[in-house]
Amino acid sequence: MASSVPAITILDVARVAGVSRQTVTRALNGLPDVSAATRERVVHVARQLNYRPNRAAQGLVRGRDVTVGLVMEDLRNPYYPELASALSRLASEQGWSVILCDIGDDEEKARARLESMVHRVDALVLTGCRTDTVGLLPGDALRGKALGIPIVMLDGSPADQVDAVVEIDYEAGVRAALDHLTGRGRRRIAMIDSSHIASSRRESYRDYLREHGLAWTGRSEVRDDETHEGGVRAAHELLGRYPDADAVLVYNDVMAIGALKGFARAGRAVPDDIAVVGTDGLDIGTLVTPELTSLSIDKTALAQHAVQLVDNILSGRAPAGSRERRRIGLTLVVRESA
Amino acid sequence: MASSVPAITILDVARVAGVSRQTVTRALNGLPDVSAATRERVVHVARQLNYRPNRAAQGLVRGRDVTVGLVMEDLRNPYYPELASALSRLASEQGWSVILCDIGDDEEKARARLESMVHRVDALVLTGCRTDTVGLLPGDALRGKALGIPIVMLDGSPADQVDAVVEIDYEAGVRAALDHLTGRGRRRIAMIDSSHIASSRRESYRDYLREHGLAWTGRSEVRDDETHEGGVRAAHELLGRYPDADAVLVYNDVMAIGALKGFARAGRAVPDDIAVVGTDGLDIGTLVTPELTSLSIDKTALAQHAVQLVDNILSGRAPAGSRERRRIGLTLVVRESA
DNA sequence: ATGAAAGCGCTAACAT
DNA sequence: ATGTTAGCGCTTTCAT
Repeated sequence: MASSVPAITILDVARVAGVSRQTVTRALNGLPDVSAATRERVVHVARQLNYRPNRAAQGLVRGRDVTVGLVMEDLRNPYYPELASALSRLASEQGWSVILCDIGDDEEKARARLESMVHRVDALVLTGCRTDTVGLLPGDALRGKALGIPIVMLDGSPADQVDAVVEIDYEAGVRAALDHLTGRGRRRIAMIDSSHIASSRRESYRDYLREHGLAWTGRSEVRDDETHEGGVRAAHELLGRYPDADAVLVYNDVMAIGALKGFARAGRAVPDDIAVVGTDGLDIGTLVTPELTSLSIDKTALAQHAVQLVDNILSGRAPAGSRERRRIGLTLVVRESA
Repeated sequence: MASSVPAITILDVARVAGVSRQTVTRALNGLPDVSAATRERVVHVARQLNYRPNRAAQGLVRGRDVTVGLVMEDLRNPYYPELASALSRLASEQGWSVILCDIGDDEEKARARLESMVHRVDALVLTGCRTDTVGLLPGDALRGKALGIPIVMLDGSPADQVDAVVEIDYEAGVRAALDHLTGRGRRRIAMIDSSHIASSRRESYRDYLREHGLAWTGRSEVRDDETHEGGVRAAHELLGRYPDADAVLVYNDVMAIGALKGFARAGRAVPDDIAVVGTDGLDIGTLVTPELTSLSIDKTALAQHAVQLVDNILSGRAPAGSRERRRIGLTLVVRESA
């Protein structure tokens, strides 16, 4: 934040200490060629004045550094920490740093947060954008206006107005999950989906059932919020609508864990009565009982793509307007719930 | 990261576009007083050259902004995202931004990450430092050397060599938890503790039992890693050592959820056979069945203190060397497990 | 051991 | 509508 009162600068310290500013630099940075006495006096004055070196000025001299902003809806949703952790680690290996932007669900606050973050970063990584996050960005951040900063979207679609996307290939993953279920004798497979997002997973699910001659009715699918509570509700609704379902594929792990709870409360045993497969492969899937079988997204791979895409754009390796796309697949992690 | 090849600057764009650098600024920043034709040409050249404005230079002109670094051991441990989310939101309200530093368990990497982060931030917030994180910081970051940057430690002790700490008052919390358990008729109360950290919680637990004439033996206490697996193991060990325990107070929620799993596997019903109280009050406590009763830390309050402490130091409001201390208490959140 | 001068890349103020 | 001059706060030569 720009401060109102002019801050103490190195010149103030120099003046008060009665030395030149280079001497202050030397004293404060532990460089040679300062007498012990002078150094001590300078340090004392600097502390006295509460001097704080201006990072921007230091950075200007030192040379460029890269900072990327990670934008997500709510870090408390357990998907994001896993991604943020991976991104933070990979970024640090490039010498980059990552600024967090937890936009939350209040649109005005989200706009304000994005606005203030945009001019502190060299690129943006967007993830989990159910609301139109791109639309919340200040106008001048977008490529359209003039320059804008590079924006990479994870789990995005090529249609998104950003500079690069990583798409997640649910199709093959859904098939693997359903193969697994049918391989274990499940035939009446339901799906719990998000009520907010038009997921391609549903299409893949329907296609698979049709191709394999498995039962599908409108009552095979239940939709609710992509939250734990949504999952609990969906499980109950499913039990009412499709009582003899013997398996269910769930939109994400958070909902799936909710479903686990819903089934437990209804006295249904998982996986004996009904098998549950989540999506995302979150660590928390191992905390619950039974442990959650899940279609796992490799967050490190996702973060790796994000870093590479940003790097390609910043370095100019990606031709301007190339809108590079990457795809990553899912891996079925079989634990206990299916 | 300092780049090796000199980057494109505004002067390069100006030269190629055949205008002054001021015109480039105007064209690129959407300022008035540029002809449409010139603007278009400048934007074109800038894109062609892959020009990226230098943030440090922009920041130098604009004035000071505050960035704090949040240092933690592993963002995938569910305690940290809750704190990081709160800190990120509160910081943004001050116009500050937060850089993540997920140090991990490799000491060398941790040092490198901290080293590269330190000169990008105005202050450090340390949390959950089981290893001596302060010791991993580059020498010149510490107050001792010369200036150093302000360091605030959360859940720290006044003995830590940092500029300010927020202490967590477990004493009263532990008593509240034990009051709750005894109020529900529990008499044989065990404790699952961390094997790595000397926690004051254990003392409070022992004191309470003694004061209330409740049974305590060496076998009432089990220690293990502060992880989910540690909790699972601890539960089993406890069952062997103290088979008729009817309640257990656990070091943190991650372990407590592990204990829930351990008890479930051993066929013990929670809370009927044994009540479980965790510590931290994490959101994930609501995901498991039964939902976890827990001594909750108010992460927003914690983050609020962090912001205030940093602010006090940066603004000079806190006298130099004042080593300000804050304390926050715990609240028992009663859910299903006890 | 210390100081003076130059310059990092940008924007704001003042010309023209 | 465009260019010129200054200056943000710091570090890095280069003097002395």
